[in-house]
Amino acid sequence: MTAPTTRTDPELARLAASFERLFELLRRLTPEPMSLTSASTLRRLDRAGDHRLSELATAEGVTQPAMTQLVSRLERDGLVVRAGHPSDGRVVMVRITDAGRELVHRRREVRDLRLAALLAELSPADRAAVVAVAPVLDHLTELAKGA
Amino acid sequence: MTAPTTRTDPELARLAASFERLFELLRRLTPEPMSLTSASTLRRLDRAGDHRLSELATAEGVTQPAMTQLVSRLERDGLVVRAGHPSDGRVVMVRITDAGRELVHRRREVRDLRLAALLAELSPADRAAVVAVAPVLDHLTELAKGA
DNA sequence: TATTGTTATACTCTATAACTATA
DNA sequence: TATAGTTATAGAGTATAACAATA
Repeated sequence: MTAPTTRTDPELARLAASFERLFELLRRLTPEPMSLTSASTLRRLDRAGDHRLSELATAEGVTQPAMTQLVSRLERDGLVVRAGHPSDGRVVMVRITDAGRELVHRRREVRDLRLAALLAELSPADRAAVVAVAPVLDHLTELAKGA
Repeated sequence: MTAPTTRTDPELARLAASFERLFELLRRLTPEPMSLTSASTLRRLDRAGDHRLSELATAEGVTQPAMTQLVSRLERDGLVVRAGHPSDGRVVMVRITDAGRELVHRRREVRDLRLAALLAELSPADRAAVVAVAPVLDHLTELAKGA
């Protein structure tokens, strides 16, 4: 018998466990049940403008048929519209509507307010530490994209 | 026209956006696609032992029928077993199997290794800042439970 | 009668395979 | 022939309503 395969650094395991709990917290912090992909797609359209349907599928990591259905549901709910492409008849351009934008902004606002309420209960020093670590977390997520 | 309703502190919005991206990162960091509820349920059974089916439903925030089905799928896949209750014939106790435990541990190990690889690319100061913030994040998630 | 769990039904969300329309 | 998108089909995962078994 050999030692257990990979023994990860306990400091790392501690951080990973903290992240795991934070993950659960964030999962419950945003209101109005909506799939992660739906919410992410709407945010993308709000942030970066119109996209081809196939671009959305690739960006969100789902198949083209899955995105076809997602866009159909969003369109049925009045959150996006399908528009043709001027020079290529095969292409479907997806555009967010005013209602879609409002939904994105409202969800973000509620989430921010809830997070603010939690942060308000931390000590000033702890709050400062969390706020200060934001750029580092961004760096971490940027690194992950490259990997 | 009045000003936009609630204007949240930009520092807070920044942190919330960082958390949002971290959420996406963590979601993609763990291997073998498995629903958040399935993974969370298995982790709970691994960590805190046997549970009644109804306890699991409440703890995971899903309905009893949804948990009935989830447990059935986990049982079919050999990750949990249903056991009777010694003194109350209505109760179904759910127990994780060795295979279920192995799955939980393997997923955690892979996630830790991937996280370690990312952290290794940070500067020592940034890495220290992230590690140092772990207890504060735990405090934050504890506060959320009370709310 | 109340509690615990399951079954019935319906909808979202995802995948793979087959198809249509345009280039 | 290749590309963009849809339709067909199947399964996971969720809900509410109705039911069965036990307390």
